[in-house]
Amino acid sequence: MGAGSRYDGEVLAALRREDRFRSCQEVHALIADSRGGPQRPPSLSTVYRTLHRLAREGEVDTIQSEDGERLYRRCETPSHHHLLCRVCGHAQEVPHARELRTVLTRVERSTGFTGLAYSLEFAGVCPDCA
Amino acid sequence: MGAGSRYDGEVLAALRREDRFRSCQEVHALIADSRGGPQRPPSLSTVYRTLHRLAREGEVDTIQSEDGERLYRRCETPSHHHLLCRVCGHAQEVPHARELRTVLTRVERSTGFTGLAYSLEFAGVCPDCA
DNA sequence: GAAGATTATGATAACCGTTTTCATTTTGGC
DNA sequence: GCCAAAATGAAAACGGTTATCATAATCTTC
Repeated sequence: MGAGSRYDGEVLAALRREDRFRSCQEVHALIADSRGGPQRPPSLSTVYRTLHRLAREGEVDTIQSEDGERLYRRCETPSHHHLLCRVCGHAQEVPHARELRTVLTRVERSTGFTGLAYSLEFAGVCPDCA
Repeated sequence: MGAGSRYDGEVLAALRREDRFRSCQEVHALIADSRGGPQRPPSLSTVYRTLHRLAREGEVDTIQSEDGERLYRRCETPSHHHLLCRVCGHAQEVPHARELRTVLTRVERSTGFTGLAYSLEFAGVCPDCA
């Protein structure tokens, strides 16, 4: 095959390990940690390249953190509604998705914009951290 | 007073000149352009500092562009719903704001999260550019 | 209005996440 | 095994942002 990386599996596994957005460097560190023995982890460059490609292929979602880092998360659903905890970083899907979608579709129709995409990000403190 | 800049007015005027998000460097260039004579524009550092402070004070909204730039816009309403044209960069408020707010508030209540803030960004091609 | 303290400014360097470069290694086809 | 094509690693380059620090402007108090 043409466009694969030896490390796709490990990168996706690292992202799946916990339900939150991770920076590329976090992913790199996670992979390094999960290798006990003498195995060498992929280089940082490779992790950057792999995440970049996975994002382009739609396998992972990306958002920009407030300080300009790009964060990645395994893409579970085509919708892009996330609820982030500012303290622990936990990310979950936003409930009421259908209701939201209804309103958002209505917005799309009434604006005349085409090729519309939206991203909705919530940030707060989750019950566990409060 | 303690926390003012000589250039607040010019920075805000530059942001008001068109209804779109602008990078700090764009703002800097706009100010420089709007000065015909021998007047020296503020330095880039000062524009960075001024925008940073205005954002902290809630005078301007900020978003992160896809390639990691921080973009600023005059804050017209406390809500953060924007509709961006990918071609011309025009930004407008999203209609159906009240409906949206209702759903979003419902989301807040049912998640148990506290200190919730959200940002909703639409991107598409506006009728003029289509 | 002058003297001294405080704050803002400008030029430049430092920072840091990301991307590019390129030599080397690995992979795939024959 | 041999050759072409693709992936990898290490380090340099990049670009937006922030920190540093000397200088200039502003404010306070007399």
